[in-house]
Amino acid sequence: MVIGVLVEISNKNVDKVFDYLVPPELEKFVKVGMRVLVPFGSRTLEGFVLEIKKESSDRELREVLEIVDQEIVLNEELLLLGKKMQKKTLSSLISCYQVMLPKALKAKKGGKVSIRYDTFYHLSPSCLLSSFSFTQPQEKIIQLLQEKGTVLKKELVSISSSSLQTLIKRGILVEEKKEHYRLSHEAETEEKKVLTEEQRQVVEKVIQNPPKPYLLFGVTGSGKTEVYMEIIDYYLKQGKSSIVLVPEISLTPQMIQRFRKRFGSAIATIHSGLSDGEKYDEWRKIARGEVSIVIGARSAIFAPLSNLGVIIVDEEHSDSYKQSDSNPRYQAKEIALWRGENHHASVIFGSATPSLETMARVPKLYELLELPHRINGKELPKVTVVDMNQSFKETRGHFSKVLMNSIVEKTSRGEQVILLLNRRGYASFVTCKNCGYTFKCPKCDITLTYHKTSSTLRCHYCGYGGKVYEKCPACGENSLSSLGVGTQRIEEELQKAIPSLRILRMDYDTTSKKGMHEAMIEAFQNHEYDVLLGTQMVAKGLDFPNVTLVGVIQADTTLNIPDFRSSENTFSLLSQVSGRSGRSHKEGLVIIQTFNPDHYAIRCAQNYDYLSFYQKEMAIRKELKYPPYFYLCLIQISGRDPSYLYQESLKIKHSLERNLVSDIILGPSNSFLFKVNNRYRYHVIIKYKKEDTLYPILEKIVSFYQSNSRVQIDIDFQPIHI
DNA sequence: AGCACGCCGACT
DNA sequence: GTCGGCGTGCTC
Repeated sequence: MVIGVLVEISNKNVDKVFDYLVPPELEKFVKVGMRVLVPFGSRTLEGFVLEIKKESSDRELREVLEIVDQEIVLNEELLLLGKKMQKKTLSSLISCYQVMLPKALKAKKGGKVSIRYDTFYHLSPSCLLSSFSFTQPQEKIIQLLQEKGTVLKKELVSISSSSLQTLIKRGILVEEKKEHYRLSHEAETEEKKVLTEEQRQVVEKVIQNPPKPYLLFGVTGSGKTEVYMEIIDYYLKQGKSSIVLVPEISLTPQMIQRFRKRFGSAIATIHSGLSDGEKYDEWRKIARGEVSIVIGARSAIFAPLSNLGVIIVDEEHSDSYKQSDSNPRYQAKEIALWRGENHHASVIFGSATPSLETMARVPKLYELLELPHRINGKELPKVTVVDMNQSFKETRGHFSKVLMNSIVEKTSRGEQVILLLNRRGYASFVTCKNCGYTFKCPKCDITLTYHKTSSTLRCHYCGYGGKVYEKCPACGENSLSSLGVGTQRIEEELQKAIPSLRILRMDYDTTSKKGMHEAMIEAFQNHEYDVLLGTQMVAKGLDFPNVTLVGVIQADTTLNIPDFRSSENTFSLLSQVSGRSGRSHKEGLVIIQTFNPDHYAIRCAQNYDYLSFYQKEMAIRKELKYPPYFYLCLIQISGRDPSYLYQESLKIKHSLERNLVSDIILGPSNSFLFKVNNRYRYHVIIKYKKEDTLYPILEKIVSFYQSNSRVQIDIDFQPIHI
């Protein structure tokens, strides 16, 4: 028997099927989609079996050394999905398969994650107890087993293992091992809320229509989750399974708990908070068909469920659905549509602020479902925009009078406050007031951020760190000062103004320890704090009924990021965070501080006017030839020699221009992160409408450079940031 | 990717 | 004379 194997190495040169001979004694175990251990050159590697052939080949084949799996890792659907991904992303096929799997199941020599077992004992049914005599401890064991039938090893702590062993040896006791999942949950009580008329109509539509993609456009607090659960429940009763994608950040215990209460043990979860072993166990539950609902972040779209009824992508505007840091740079929403077709399942994209790309596909490709009202019957909280140009003249700090007064007022009534401070591009940095010099990382060329606690400057990318200088290295003046505001500074300022205030700071620094995030959410929920101050992570998905004020310290920071989506992201963030206020019976208030009070992203967010924002932004996108009017393709050219890279980037640009006459080619430009880890990056950007002419030339470029070790080419279709 | 093979510079 | 630099090419 001959099999075709794709080995674990992610490199275009070896990203193809290699043939191996299967020794006769292994033939009956090997199946397509399993991992095998094979000799490869002078090394031994793992790989996936992609084909089984009767016999083949003129050449002499080497033999498979070992079959790694007992069960199939990549089922037929995933195998096909991987091939489609590789075509669409121009990544290596092996990387497409690896990204689908938990670490424990990736093809990788030595990456062992064990299965946990429970050991338990019962009496051998065929033995006559009366024909033996026993010691006292042995009697005790037998008595226990006669009462209980089977007993877990863990429960026998007080019993000596030697007497157990004797009984086993004599054939009186039988030891058995059973797999034990690291995460297991008792089925919880059914908790079902009565749907509003609006919600009910949405549910009806989805379950009565033939399967198709939808956009569920529902304001914050309109009860989208309840609608999801009702639809999932419907399919569950039909014997069909569901996938729910959520952004990593909103995969809070709060959210998972809600699903557990409704669906109990029918759920598996996949997110970064799990250990490798836990992920492995969750995956196995799914593959074995022991669960029907999978909730997870991006990669959960590959959950090997069969018979899908519905795929839900909650907060579809979130950029976390795009894998942008490494190959394959795939969009989980696109995969959701593919899988939806494979299974004849509906796909629901849900959001209060749909991405322009998604909205633009309504009604042609997606049917629109709407939830325009909050379930608590309340209006959305009133949003006040504070002009910080004015405020700054009155009070020099980062808090306007309006915001400060409201914090006092709300907290003195025993209500809680969420304060949002955008972090991106806004971390503290040290600058010279004389010459404008700022400290940058010598390896990454990005501004170093100032850490007050250790009095150091650090690079957020590579971790480079150094002491703060007294004098400016450029002009020698003693005029260095730290600018920009981090959450820590805001916390100090607020604490100083209101000493009695109990402030909980939640940002990257304070939540990096495992479990901290959850602990903080719980502490805030229990009203151990008055104010929750944090970065974007406080803006999404959290549900605190006692929060009646949301304050945005400086709404401009996201607005000023040099990215064509900055308005959209600002509008979306402001809308999301506003939705955190006034979620129960108490009236909510939102205060947005900004230096650009008349910007349409802020005005529209203030009025909860998605449609106006959409129209305004679409006009701009059309004018500037951005998505959704044009597709984008980002070619990143990276390596160690900047002048050589620039030269090659120009060549690429010219070759694209020659081949793609109707498309727009931009660049080459320095990447936003031009220098990272002593590697330089250039960008060439293609704005295109049709992909059929694009792929052949891109494939040509990729294969031309795969043998050139001085240049690395990475391609990102529909990039999130450019 | 990694490892072997291969052909030119400074060292016990 | 040899050790070792990393350029090129192959891996069923």
